[in-house]
Amino acid sequence: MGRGRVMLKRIENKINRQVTFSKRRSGLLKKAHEISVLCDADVALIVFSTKGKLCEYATDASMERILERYEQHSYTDRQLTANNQQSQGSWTLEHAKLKARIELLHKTQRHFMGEDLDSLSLKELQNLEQQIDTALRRLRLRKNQLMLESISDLQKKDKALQDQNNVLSKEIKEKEFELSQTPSAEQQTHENMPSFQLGTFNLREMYGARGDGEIVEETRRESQPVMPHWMLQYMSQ
Amino acid sequence: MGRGRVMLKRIENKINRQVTFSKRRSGLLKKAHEISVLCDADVALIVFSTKGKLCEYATDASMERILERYEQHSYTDRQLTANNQQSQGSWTLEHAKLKARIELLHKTQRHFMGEDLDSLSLKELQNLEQQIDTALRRLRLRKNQLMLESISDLQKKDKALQDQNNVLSKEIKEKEFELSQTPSAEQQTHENMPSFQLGTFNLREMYGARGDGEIVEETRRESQPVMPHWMLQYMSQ
DNA sequence: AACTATTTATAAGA
DNA sequence: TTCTTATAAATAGTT
Repeated sequence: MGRGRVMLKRIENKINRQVTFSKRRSGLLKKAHEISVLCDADVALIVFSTKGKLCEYATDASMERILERYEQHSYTDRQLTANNQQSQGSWTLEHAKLKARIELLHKTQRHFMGEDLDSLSLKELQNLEQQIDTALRRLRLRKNQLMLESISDLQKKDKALQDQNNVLSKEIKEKEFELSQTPSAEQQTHENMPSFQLGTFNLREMYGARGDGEIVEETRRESQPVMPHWMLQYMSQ
Repeated sequence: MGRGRVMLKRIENKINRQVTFSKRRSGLLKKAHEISVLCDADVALIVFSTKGKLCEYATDASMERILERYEQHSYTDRQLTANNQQSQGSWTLEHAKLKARIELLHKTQRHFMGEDLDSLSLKELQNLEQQIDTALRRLRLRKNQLMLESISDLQKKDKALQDQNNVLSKEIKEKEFELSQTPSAEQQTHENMPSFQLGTFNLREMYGARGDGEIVEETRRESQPVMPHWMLQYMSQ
């Protein structure tokens, strides 16, 4: 619905994607609300944009209640195992402990996300920095590994397709030859045969890179060559 | 969209409502999937029909992960409302939830520390990388701020000490002069008076830098000049 | 489930 | 972001 038909495929242009997101988000919310009212259904809808911005809708029963209801449908196992443990125990204490632990974890997590840093001393910051730095290095190592695997797979696939292509081409030539020996038939062309794009592939799409060209910070300034020479950076890490 | 305009109001005819629900539900799911693919968004959709039948959609990151992510956004609210509910009981459920949350936080934390990365997809790694990168930038900003404050304080202190030093020196000179007018007394020296090292201070010690000389990565290769000109880098951040 | 006449949603352009 | 408009899609009512 719109001036052009649209393929169900990630929109590569960043601006376009953002605009479409905005429009469709409101459309989706509207529809969610409509089915909720018209059909008396409980609906919960959570949408995170690429940038991580949250947008939610929930029937008046409230998100909280719907998610609880949902969890009751799917997390029955957890409840059962927990039920067995409850027989003994000073519940209140246990409960308080768990909560304290959660709070602590949550605080640490905020620190790891670069939030709430005012409560840290210089030395603590220094330690945290080193930790995060290490994490980033490990993460990039792993990412590199995954990417290389992907590339390897794709290259195999590429090879297979090329082979197949060759076989097909040969077959066609033979057919053409046979036809040329039979003057009554018209010369056939094969314009409608799909052509394979071999030897190149779209890395951005493969890896879900964002449209602004950022894959890793270090490459942001340069334009991307067709072959991923920037991966060399990762190989040495 | 249909043969007649429709009022946004519960459909009273039961059959009609059921049919419309079925149609619109598939429409809604389709739209949710479309925005997810087209705009690279994470979507979670939960629908309960009037009869309580559950129907769900979630972007490939899986429902569980999206809900986790959602809960992290609205964590504080949830905890408060949860506190209010606990009086009525369902302790077991509450307890199980707390445990699940702790587990989740642990897992996330490991990810932030660059551990247990094998369970993440390339896209998730990409997101995490960006998050960590942002965190690191924020952290360094804060660290820089603290350092600059420290420097400012120390410079003030330095100034004060210098002034005091001058005053003391002057006093001593006066005393010496007086003594020189009184030949009976011996000439006094003040070898044991502590001397102030002014105009220079040890930054490494002040800031708890590690022994390997790393304060920030960028300065690792250069030897440190006495005055911290490298801080100019931070000032422009 | 299908079929359409209509209403809606929305892609593209400004 | 918001508006406009041509067009694609969704769907209400019907078979």
